[in-house]
Amino acid sequence: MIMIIIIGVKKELDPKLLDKLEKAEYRITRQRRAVMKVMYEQKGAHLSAEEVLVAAREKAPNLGIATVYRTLDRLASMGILYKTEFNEGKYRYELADADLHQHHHILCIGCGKIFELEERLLDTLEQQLEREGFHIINHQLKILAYCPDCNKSRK
Amino acid sequence: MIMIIIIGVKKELDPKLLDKLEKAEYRITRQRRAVMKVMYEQKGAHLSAEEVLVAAREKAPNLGIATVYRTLDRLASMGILYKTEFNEGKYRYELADADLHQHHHILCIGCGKIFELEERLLDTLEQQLEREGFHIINHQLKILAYCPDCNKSRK
DNA sequence: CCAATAATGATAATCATTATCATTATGGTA
DNA sequence: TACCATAATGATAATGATTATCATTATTGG
Ligand SMILES: [Mn+2]
Ligand SMILES: [Mn+2]
Ligand SMILES: [Zn+2]
Ligand SMILES: [Zn+2]
Repeated sequence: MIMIIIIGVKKELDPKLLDKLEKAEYRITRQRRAVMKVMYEQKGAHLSAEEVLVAAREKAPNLGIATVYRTLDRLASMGILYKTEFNEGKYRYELADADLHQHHHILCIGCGKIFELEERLLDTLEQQLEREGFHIINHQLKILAYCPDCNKSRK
Repeated sequence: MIMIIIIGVKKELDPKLLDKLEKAEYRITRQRRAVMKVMYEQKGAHLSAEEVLVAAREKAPNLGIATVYRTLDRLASMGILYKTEFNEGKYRYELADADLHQHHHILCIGCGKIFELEERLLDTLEQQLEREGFHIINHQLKILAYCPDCNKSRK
């Protein structure tokens, strides 16, 4: 079996994470806590900023969209969230996996459904997927890295 | 050697392509020809719609941005162009490789430079890249496919 | 409590993309 | 060739996502 469909599993805010954030000169405000809580509660979901806003307002009623953007982007740049673009002209955010790299996605050209995909695999992968009934049109891999120049010149 | 940096190589519009387009109930208008010409001339470049507009207006002076978008998107959906998002909130277009799948990109987190990457590789790849001086932070793979349901239900 | 600073939220501004729609170009046909 | 149906175009308005501003509020350390 290849596919991993993760459905929303409730999960409390990880105290370790909160510590980590506090150490990173990052105040745990009511608003930020609300945003993080939403991302935890909807682990596995790919949420737009607007969707996060709606959900988080239940915990922090007059939360503003600007704060949502600020919080999501900051968490993403700390590696706590993934920020991904599913060919719809906006970004979606998702709680990151515990380990380093991001898992992958299969985006159905027909219905737009998104299938979660474990990483590692890939070589024999497409054949396997075809055997399971998918019809693969294309794939895109994006590697985020520091190039040799930039890598050298950072402290 | 892994990297492939393609620099702009002049190339005429492929007559085979024009045939293909004509067969696809697609008129070869002055405007569309201008857009395609730009993409051919700048083979290897990742152009935004706006950039295509500016370049193509040299050939079709009062070309409008709407036509550029229409043309680019149509060519992309025919597989003649790639449409990719480099984490900057807009799409870029590039002449597709002759063979099926899209090549990949390494996006430097430091300077924003984009490195072209041959496909196939990938498993031992990251290690190789690290050896060559890159520092890899993350990667994202997006597979575009028909899911089993959609695949079944299309003629 | 006070001053310095960080965070917030309302709102305006920006930017990319899409929708409208009147006008123009094209291809087939009588 | 003149005519009609239809495709294509381009100016412009509309939309939608994201970012910038900035006055107000919250927090922290003294
Ligand atoms: Mn996911
Ligand atoms: Mn490329
Ligand atoms: Zn589907
Ligand atoms: Zn760099």
